[in-house]
Amino acid sequence: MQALPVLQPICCGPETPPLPEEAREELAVRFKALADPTRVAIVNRLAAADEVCVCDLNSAFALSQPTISHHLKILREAGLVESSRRGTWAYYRLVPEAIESLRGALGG
Amino acid sequence: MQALPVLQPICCGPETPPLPEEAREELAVRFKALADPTRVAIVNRLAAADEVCVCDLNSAFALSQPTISHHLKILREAGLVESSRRGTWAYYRLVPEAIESLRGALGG
DNA sequence: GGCTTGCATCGACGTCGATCAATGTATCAT
DNA sequence: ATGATACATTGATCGACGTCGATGCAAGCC
Repeated sequence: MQALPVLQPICCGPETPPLPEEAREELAVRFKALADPTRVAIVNRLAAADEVCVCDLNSAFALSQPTISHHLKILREAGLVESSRRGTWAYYRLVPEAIESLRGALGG
Repeated sequence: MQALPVLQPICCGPETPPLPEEAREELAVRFKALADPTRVAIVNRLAAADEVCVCDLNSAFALSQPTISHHLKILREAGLVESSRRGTWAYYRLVPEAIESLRGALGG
């Protein structure tokens, strides 16, 4: 995905072409992934370390393990994080390009 | 509001202080305001012009007038846009600082 | 083999959100 | 005043979302 010019489009004529339907959905999905306090906190934790074990997240939040797993799935499907299993444990990390894409959409 | 360091916090020690509950809520509310395709498109239109009349938005989307008004209310309460009435018409514009705050939270 | 641990998935429940028709409230024109 | 226009608010409907307990499924240990 490319960074989409939601704000500060290159040109500001009186009849700017409307944002295509597909682009609206795409951006909404990603913003929606950050539209929950728990997921914001998870992303914050992931930003503070290169990799975080799910077990750490489970103990860091006062939520059930399935709930954390649910939030991670949403972040995964939005492309904001990715995971890899090593042995019994699963490790999650941010996808910097996805974050950068959102940043770019907010006025690059 | 200050830009909150969700990503790339200044320091990345093994025990980074968790994002305070209040900050999570604050950010989630603002991201939630962008978590809908219609609102993304509205913000995009507002970014393309200094001011936009509600009547323009009503005719630009295939949605009822109350629905547009609803979306504008959500954006207003999130602090992303502000409005002013001149005569019969209401004009909406972006609040650049709010957008910048989100941008900052995504890795300033 | 059995047993435990770490994580994902499923099913259910309550709440929230998007949408519309109907109504309310100004403002302007006649 | 009467009517028309522009926008906001209300009430209702229906689907989406956050949460949990229960279950499934691997991997590691006895």
